[in-house]
Amino acid sequence: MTFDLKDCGTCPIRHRAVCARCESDELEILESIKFYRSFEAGQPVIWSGDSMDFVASVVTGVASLSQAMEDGRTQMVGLLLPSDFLGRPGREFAPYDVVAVSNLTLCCFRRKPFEKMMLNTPHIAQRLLEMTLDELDAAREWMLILGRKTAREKIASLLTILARREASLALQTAQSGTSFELPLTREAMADYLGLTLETVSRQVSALKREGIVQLEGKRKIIIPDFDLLVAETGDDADGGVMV
Amino acid sequence: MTFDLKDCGTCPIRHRAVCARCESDELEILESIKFYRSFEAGQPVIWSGDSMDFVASVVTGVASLSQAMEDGRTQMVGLLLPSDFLGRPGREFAPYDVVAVSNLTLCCFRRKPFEKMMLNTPHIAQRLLEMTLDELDAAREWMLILGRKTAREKIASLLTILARREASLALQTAQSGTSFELPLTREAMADYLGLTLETVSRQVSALKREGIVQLEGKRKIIIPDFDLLVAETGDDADGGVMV
DNA sequence: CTGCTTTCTTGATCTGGGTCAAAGCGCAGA
DNA sequence: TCTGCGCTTTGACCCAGATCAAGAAAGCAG
Repeated sequence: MTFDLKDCGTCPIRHRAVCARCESDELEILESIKFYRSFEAGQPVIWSGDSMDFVASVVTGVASLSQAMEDGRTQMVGLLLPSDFLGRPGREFAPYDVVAVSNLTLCCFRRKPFEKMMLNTPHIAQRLLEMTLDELDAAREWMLILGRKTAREKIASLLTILARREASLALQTAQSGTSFELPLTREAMADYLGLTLETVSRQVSALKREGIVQLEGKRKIIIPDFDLLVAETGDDADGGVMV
Repeated sequence: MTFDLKDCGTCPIRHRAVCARCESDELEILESIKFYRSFEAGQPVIWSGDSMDFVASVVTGVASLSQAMEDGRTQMVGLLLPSDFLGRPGREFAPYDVVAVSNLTLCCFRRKPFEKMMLNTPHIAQRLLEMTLDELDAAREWMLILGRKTAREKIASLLTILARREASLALQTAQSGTSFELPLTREAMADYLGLTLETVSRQVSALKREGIVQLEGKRKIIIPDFDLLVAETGDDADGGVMV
C-alpha cells in the first residue's frame, strides 16, 4: 500500500515528508476537499441521526462514539484517537453520537467528492478496508471485555489498551515505567466498560492501593510494571488481538 | 456496485441468474479458485492462531466466531449467517475460534489468488468494505447489548435480531406471527449475550410464560406480536442500527 | 481568599444474575 | 422396549457490582 490515509490524508505536515506518492493527483484532490474543525472537550461533534456531509480523521485529541437508550443508559462503542477515521463513505446519517472527549481537531473531507475519488483510486478503498478491519478487531476485543470480564479486569484492560495506543503513537511498544495522561473522565471510562462511575473509581483505587498503578493527580497514570498490569486483564501474556 | 460477492461470489446457482457481469473475467477467476467445505453442527472450522489459507462466505447454516480466555470463559464475537463473509484478506492467522453452530456449508476461495484479484478489481474491495462496515455496526449494536442491557432485554434483542435476519433472507421484514428455528443452543445464546445458560433458560421461560413468545419444542420460536417483543429490547421502536 | 461547580472517592445497602445442585426431556442406539 | 447422554429447566443460595447518599478535592470566577 503506497498510499496511506494516515500519513497522506490526515496531516499535511507528515505526508510531505513520508509518502512517495504525495505529488499525485489523489493528493491534490484530497487537499482541495479538505478542511479542519476543532472542538472543545465535552462538545458534541454530531448527534445520532444528523446528516453528515463529511468524513474525517482525528489529528489531535480524543473523540467517542456512543449509543444511548432512551431511558438514558449509554454505551460507548468507539474511541477515536489520533489517526483514527470517522464516518462512513456512502452513508448520509450518523448512526452514533460523536463527542469530543478532550480538545479535538479533525481533518475533514467533504463526503461526496471523497466517495467519488474512492471509486477511481482503489488504494483508498483498500486502505479504508484495512482500517475498518482493525476497528472490527478492536470492537471484538471490546466485546470480550464487556461480556466476560470482571470490573477489575475491565479497568486493567482499558489502561493496557490506552498505554499501548499511547506508546504506538510514539512508535514504541508499551513498557514498564511508562506514564500517560488519562484522556477520559471516570464517567467516560464507565461508559466504555459497561460499569458505573463508582465502580470505576473503586477499582482504580484498588489497583492504586495494591501498587499496580500509581496516580499523579486524578488523571496521570504511571505503570511501574507493565506485566503486572497485563496479568490483571485476564488475557494471556502476549495480549491483545494478534496481527 | 455491479459486482456483488453475495450474489456472484458465493453461490454458483444464484449468480448466473442475478448478475449482469457474470460472464466477466473476475467471475472466471473466482470460479477457478473456489471450493466448498461442509461441517457438522459443533465441528470446529478453525482455531484461533491457525494459519488460514482461504476466505469464504457462508452458503447455508450458522457459524460463530468466539474468543476464549485461558480460564475457559468465552465470548462469542460474531455470528455468521448465510451470505456473511469469513476471513480477512491480508491476514495469515485466524484471530478467533470459528465453530459450526449448525450444519454448515462454506464457499471458499484460496486466499492468495483472492488477494491478487482484489488488487485488480476495485469492486471487490469496495463491496468488502461495505460488508465490513455493516459488520462493524452489528458489533457496536452488540456492544450496547453486552454493556448495558438486562438479561431479559438481551434475550429479547437476540430474538429480534435473529427474526430480522431470518426474514431478510426471505426478502421480507420481520412481522407479527413469524416463526423461526433457533439455530443456537442455550449455551451458545449465553456465549453470545455474556450470560450463563441458566439465566438464558430462565429468561426464555419468563418470556414464554408472559406470552411474548411461544415455543414449539425447545428450538422453534413463534412471535405472536413483534412489537411486543421489540418493546422488551429496550431499544426505541424503529429499532436496530439505521442505514 | 471565598464560594461555587465539577469531578472524584468512599461508605452502606440492595439486587440481578452467577453458582451449585438436582431433576426433566427427548432422541439415538441396542 | 429400555438405557444413556446431551440439552434444558428449575430451585436455593450467594456475591459482584449497582444504587443511594455523603463528603472530599480540585478548578475557577469573582
